[in-house]
Amino acid sequence: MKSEARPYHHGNLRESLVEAGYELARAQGPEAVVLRAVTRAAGVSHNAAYRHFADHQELLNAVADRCMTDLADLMRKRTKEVREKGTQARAARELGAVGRAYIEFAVTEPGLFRTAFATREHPSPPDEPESRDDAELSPYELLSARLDRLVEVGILPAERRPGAEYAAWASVHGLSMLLVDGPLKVVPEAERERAISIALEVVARGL
Amino acid sequence: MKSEARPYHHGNLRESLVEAGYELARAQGPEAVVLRAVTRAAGVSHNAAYRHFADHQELLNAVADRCMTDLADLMRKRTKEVREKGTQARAARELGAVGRAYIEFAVTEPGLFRTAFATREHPSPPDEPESRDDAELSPYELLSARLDRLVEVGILPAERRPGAEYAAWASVHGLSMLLVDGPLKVVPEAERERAISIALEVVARGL
DNA sequence: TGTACATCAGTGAACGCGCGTTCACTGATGTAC
DNA sequence: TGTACATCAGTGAACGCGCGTTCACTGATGTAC
Repeated sequence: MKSEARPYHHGNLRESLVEAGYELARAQGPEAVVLRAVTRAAGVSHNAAYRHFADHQELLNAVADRCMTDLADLMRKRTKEVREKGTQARAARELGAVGRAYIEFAVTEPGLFRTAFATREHPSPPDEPESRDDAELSPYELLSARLDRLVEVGILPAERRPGAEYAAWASVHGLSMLLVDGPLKVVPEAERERAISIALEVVARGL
Repeated sequence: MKSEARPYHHGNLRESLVEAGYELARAQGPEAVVLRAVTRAAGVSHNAAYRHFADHQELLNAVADRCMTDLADLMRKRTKEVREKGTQARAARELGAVGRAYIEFAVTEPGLFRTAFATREHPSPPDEPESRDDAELSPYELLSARLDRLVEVGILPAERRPGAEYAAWASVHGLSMLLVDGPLKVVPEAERERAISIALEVVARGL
């Protein structure tokens, strides 16, 4: 084992800080990922953070990245859980699973969700998907992959494929926002479920 | 005229404060609607605000209300601009106009848009639409009205009407968020336009 | 193996800042007689 | 019309707070000879 329990000099502070920030984000959203609070939670003096991050923004970005990865992980997990033999039906279900996972994440982990999409000071351009390992794909790329699959199995006409992710993504993201932060936050659970089902259904039909 | 130019005792400070907050929101988003900044902009000492608002949150809510009204106004305006004789085609166009206006507002006035949806401390429950004047309808209610119209003219089967606003709203709101704050902010203009067209088209077809 | 020294990780005190809010006040306006 | 007084709107100084960041430091670790 490389890093034992607290190898002194604290070990891997960087990771501990991200972890601490992540927990703050989970509990209270991105605004709570405050440099001093993070270092406090990690049991370290506040300037120690500057040994690992240029400034507060860089720390926040690292936490946001982790949240985004979490979201992608849930999407992958839910996709793999799909049980369905028929090729076409399976592809359709997988797209639904991806969308549902997105919303599930937003609803069950609103703090992480909001942090994942917290405004970045210097947003990195959306990376061009060069044949990468599935485990590295972003939420957006996972969605794209499901849509590609829909074309492969012949459910989605190829000429309707371009731009389809915009429609799907917008719908799912919008629903999440309305549920987490917006007006749908205060409506009863049953109604929320209905909203989710209907919105997903409409998008599926629309594609 | 009731209130002349600066009736001394400053006149209607409340309105001036909301106006000042509105301008700050327009330029820099809801975070900029800070009590001291608002009073400063209104040319008044900061505690003067407490004569008109219980606290900062109440002031922010007032500004947010105004932003929301602005959005509704644009939606109404764009709806009225629709030129189309055919009853059905017109109803369809009007729904599109409502959606496009929403996105237009988000893109051209991101600060106001974000402020309109800024988290409220005590969100008022979505009001039940009792026969109210059109000029008072909220964005959500305007959307609902367009969908009702779709049923009236026979484009949308009545059994698909319930919950349809969730699908439409989510799509349009999500697209706005992605364009304003999210990953679509950094993609080229042409691509953004494509995303808008496709998403609206898919929702229309899905309904 | 032992010593000298550079490097690296974390400390503690201090900075200046803008915030929301409270306090005791002042000056203008409106009302009663 | 004139005076006394209550009410209302805005002032100015002060509060305590937590923030991000900088500074000069200390103590542990790694490397050369």
